[in-house]
Amino acid sequence: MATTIKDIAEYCRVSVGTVDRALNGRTGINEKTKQRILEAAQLLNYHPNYIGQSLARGKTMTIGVVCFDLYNNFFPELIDNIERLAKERGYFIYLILTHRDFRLEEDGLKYLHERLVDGIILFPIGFSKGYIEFLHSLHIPIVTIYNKLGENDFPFVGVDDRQAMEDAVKYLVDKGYTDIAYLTPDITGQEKEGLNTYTLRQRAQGYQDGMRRVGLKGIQTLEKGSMEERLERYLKEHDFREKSAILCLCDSYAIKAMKYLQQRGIRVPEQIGIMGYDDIEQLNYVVPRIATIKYSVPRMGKVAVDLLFRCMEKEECRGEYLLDYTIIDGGSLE
Amino acid sequence: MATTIKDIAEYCRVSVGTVDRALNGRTGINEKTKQRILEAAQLLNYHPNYIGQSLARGKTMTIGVVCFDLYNNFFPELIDNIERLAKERGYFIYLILTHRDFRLEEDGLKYLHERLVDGIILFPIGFSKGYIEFLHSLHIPIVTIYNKLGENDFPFVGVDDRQAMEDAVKYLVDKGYTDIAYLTPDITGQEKEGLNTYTLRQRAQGYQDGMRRVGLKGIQTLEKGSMEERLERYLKEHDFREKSAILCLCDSYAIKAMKYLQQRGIRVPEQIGIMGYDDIEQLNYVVPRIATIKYSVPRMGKVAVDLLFRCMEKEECRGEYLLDYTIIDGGSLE
DNA sequence: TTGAAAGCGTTACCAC
DNA sequence: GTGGTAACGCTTTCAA
Repeated sequence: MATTIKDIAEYCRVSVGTVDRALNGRTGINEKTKQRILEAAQLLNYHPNYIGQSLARGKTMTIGVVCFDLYNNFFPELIDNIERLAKERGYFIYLILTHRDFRLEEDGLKYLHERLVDGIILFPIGFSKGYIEFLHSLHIPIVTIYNKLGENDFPFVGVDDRQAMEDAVKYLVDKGYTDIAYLTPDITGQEKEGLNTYTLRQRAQGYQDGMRRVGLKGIQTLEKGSMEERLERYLKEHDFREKSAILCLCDSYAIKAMKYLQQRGIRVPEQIGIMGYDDIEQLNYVVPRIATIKYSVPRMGKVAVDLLFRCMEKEECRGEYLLDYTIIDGGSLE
Repeated sequence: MATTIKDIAEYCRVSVGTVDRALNGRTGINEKTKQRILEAAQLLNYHPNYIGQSLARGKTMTIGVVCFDLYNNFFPELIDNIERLAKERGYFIYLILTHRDFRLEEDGLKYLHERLVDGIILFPIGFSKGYIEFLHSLHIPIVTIYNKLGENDFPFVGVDDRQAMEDAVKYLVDKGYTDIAYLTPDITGQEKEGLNTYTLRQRAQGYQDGMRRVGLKGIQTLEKGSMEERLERYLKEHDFREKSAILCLCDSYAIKAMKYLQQRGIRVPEQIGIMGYDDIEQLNYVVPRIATIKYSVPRMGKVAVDLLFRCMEKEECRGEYLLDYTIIDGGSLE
């Protein structure tokens, strides 16, 4: 159906090798025959067949992106950037969503392997020893993002979440808060399910370190039960004599928590302060604006893509690449 | 490096044809040799090479998704569904974002063609005759979504936006609104830039049809200038003696408009009603909740994918597939 | 400067 | 049931 180099070769009465030389700007070809071939290609509406090329060259010019989902809009923004940067280098993106299902993640990675992608950007949900071995066994350059895997087994791009949360605690203390609780998903529960909780742990650790550093004793980690139960328990134990705040794992948690508190008639920030993490777009629609920690998602995409391409060129490639962050104040604190 | 069927053939002292029969469950093979081969495959850690398969079979088991961007979170949700459904059928997704740049769209489609994708789901931004011809020339099954292209040139999945907006006007009138304006991007301006404005036009048409149908004369289409200028002009011309509402092209417009009006000290819904379209998630974070028109995005994804696969099986495939919608009330109307 | 042929990994057809 | 081989479209190497 479609025109091939063989068609061009016959049309021009040359060999396919010569056609290849013309088409790919290789040396060792007469300028006139080259022009003749290029014109014929145009005339016959030739388009290279990437499958053939891939097979012959052993490169697919494709990278796989394996991600939880697209609902937290941190991911779409990141993928948007990754796609753009990869395209600039002539690479295509296979998008695989795992929905935090370990089976889907492993299957997806196997398929990427079979399809011979040249590299993978992975938001890992697995974390076991066996899983890491499996990843190594693929022999494909992998850059991890968001969650870390093992001990520098794969290059990692992220934020120093521990330090950021520690800074957040200090920030709250500077504002006069002396009673600071931390709202997080059930970390140990998720680990029992075999999920990677690297980021979750880092952030929780940062909270605890921060509390210790500033000399506050009342570490309160709201971790078990539904969001409502956790906040209910919190409210029961509080008379708000001290200046109180809830530091949240991420903005979407912060938004939900604030909504719930407001419905219960608690005023933010007058009775309680709220602080999130990530600076997601939804914050713009919430009143009061929630204080948060911001980092550059486009920059994260760029670092990840640059890193992956470096890995694809050289053999060896490791290390942690941590981005800057800044604290953003908001009406949710006073 | 990796094990091939040839390796297995040598290991088992059979031909590659036999290995192929075993691996792909084809008939005409002795059960015992089959088992022997399967075990060897396992032992040698064989994984099929999709590039080789694609070349031989003439199918890549890949579909391309060409979309504006991922910022309006209608798209991520849709793509999430498309990815899941395609995966269930063993297909992979090439994701291409065009950022509403016509060049990027055309390039992306060319590349998908060279990579021999089996089908394309396209959110088109082009609309010219030449563009449609170009799409036909690719000889790839294409399903359009969001924007329509030509006159039934390609199957289309969407919502009957015209009817929905007409219904929205009726809905407002039933609520007692007699002064209804319509807020939209600059349609003719976008067309001059060569952009596809099918959906924009349908919705604006629905507004006008609705106004006529209910016998309201005051058609006010707020279309030119920045959002602020448009609303400023609107406010200048209004004394709010009549019960007034602004119907908006989409929710993100509605949110922005409401924010601006609120900042200007106008009360929603007391002084003016607001209504949007799409039921995006951000509506949950806005006070008051904005009335809107809702349709099922997962269903849209399913219809599109099913349709594409039908197109990929048969030769011929056209038609319009319109989804149901419902009007959702909200505190932005009284 | 050009041609011929092997090779990439798989499928499919035709003999045996 | 099985083996051999051409074919898919392209790249690359070796000879001429």
